[in-house]
Amino acid sequence: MREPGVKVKDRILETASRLFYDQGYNQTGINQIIEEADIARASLYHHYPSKTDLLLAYLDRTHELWFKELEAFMLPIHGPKERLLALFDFRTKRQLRLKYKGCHFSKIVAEACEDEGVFDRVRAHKERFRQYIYDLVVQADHRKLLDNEMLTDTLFLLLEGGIALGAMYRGPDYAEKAKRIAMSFL
Amino acid sequence: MREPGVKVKDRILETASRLFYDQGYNQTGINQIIEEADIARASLYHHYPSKTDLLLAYLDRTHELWFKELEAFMLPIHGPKERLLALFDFRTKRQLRLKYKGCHFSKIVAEACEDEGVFDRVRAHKERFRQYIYDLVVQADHRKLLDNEMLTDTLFLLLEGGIALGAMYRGPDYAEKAKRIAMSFL
DNA sequence: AACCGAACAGACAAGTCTGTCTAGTCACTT
DNA sequence: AAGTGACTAGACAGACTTGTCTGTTCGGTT
Repeated sequence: MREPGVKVKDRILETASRLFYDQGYNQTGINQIIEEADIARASLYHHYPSKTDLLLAYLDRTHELWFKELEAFMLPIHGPKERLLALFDFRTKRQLRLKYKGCHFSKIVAEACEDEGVFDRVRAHKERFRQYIYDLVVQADHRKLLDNEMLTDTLFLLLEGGIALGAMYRGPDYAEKAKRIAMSFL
Repeated sequence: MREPGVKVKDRILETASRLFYDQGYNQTGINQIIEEADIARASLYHHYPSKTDLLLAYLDRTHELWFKELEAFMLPIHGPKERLLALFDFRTKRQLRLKYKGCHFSKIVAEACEDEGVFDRVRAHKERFRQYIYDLVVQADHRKLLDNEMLTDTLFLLLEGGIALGAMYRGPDYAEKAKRIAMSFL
């Protein structure tokens, strides 16, 4: 194998990811993935035995890319307080690029997929994000209006609320408001 | 007409509403609605010319019931501050009953329905809820850590974030945390 | 030279989807 | 008595769904 099976398998996952997010998982058919990825039907089922497997791979890939993007975004920003505020910018910027369709993970949960593997991945993603916030909070010498745990949850809730409302209003307004609110007790 | 066409039409909408929320709009077929509502196919299309019409009726009905329920919940609670905190209890209690499947409106938006009528209704619902919060905030003599607009947005964001996270974790934890956080600057 | 994994094209199964249409029943109104 | 609106049952169209299966090609390894 010249390139070890990478190209086709990746093209499948990239195409599926784009369609799952833009159109929704249930509204995306195998046929459309095959056509847009320009691969053969059997190739898809060779790499991903079922549509559910493809969904789980989508969640894993999104999780990885998400944190990779976050790390890259955080690189030039120094200081825990600055970084906490940058979290809002990160998500706002990302949502602008994604046309305010909301969080990948909450979207999948909202589609009423009862697969336990899906929930596990969604929870793992959010839990890791909360931990990321917490680690910054303990480093920051904030105003101590709230203890570390509570400040973490406040920021977490503001971030998630801002994205959720952004998806409904199709705009950055509430994510930006959330940031201004966060600034006032950091 | 003995009962003016009410029974069948309502049974359709009730059944559709339950299924749309529990299973998702796209995963609910006309056939299932017909079967579970125990009505004839032509009756459904007589009252709702298309599935989209049924969806819009579902959103309207949910909006109405939502605020009716809220009013009933608020009836025994006096004082604006108490009522602001009761908003958290209202949504937590409701989500418990709904098995933490999240906000009806954000769920529909997450299913990638591009109909403008859907967005209009979602925004109208959320806007009215924010206004409801605002009206209580101006009455409350809060600690003025934040001005009225900002306090409104904070509570709004905490509420929406709590429900969104509740749907992903399938539990009341973050909605309850959101309430405790709200108490600290009311 | 034989084999194998990865890719291709495309037919096929068995079921689902929304929406239309026919045909007929019943209760109420004019 | 004729007509109307709400309802029933169920056939039908045409498209789409996921997944299987056959058969072929090609590059690389043993």
